[in-house]
Amino acid sequence: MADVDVFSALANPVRRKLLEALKDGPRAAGELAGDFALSRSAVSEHLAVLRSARLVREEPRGRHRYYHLEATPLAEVGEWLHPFEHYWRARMRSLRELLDEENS
Amino acid sequence: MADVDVFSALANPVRRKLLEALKDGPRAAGELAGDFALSRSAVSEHLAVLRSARLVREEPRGRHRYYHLEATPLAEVGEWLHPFEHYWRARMRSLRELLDEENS
DNA sequence: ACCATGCGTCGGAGAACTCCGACATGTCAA
DNA sequence: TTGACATGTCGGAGTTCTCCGACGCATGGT
Repeated sequence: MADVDVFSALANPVRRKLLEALKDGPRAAGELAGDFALSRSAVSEHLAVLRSARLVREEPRGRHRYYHLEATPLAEVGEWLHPFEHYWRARMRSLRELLDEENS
Repeated sequence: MADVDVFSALANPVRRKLLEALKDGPRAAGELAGDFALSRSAVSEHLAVLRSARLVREEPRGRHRYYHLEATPLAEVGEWLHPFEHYWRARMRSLRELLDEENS
């Protein structure tokens, strides 16, 4: 599969959930598939996308295949996001001030 | 247009560039379109996606339409990302340590 | 050696995305 | 009022996404 960029990989909610599920440690592919109302092959394809975005690593072990989270590429998203953080924080601050006024 | 979630809105590089271009202040639609090797209508459709994700606001002014950045929905991305930050920072730390060893 | 299990991949269907040129609408300027 | 300009929207073409069932290939157990 051609390389997938991180942003596209995160665009799908199933893939985001997969990454969340891997935060607590590696899990086998079939076990992960059990969490979704999807066919096993669909989940396998989502894992392939995450693999090609280097967001997970696979470790074959016996007849299972354990997937590990590889969070490093997420740093790119964090870096893209960072210059915007100031804007939404300012927004929230003024919203909070507005609410404080009303409640006083 | 049906509501678009923030992650999907960010999946497209043109839309990310549009948001970046709006950081320094509002710009007119046609002016924004000039930055891309794309037809005007394509850019207009990307702006519509950003609108339906509430990432931009339009202000009609004369025969121009100024687009403003509305960064608030990006906070959702930041919040999703935050629990992962620890992982990639740990990764980078150990990478740095490895390089320090080699250079000493 | 055999068979069940775990999993990736393939072929195909349907939906969604991306782009374009053409058209419609509203605004300013003469 | 007329014409030029700024912009959104529509119809359609080509591409990509998402999903499924079927199949193939290892591995591990009997």
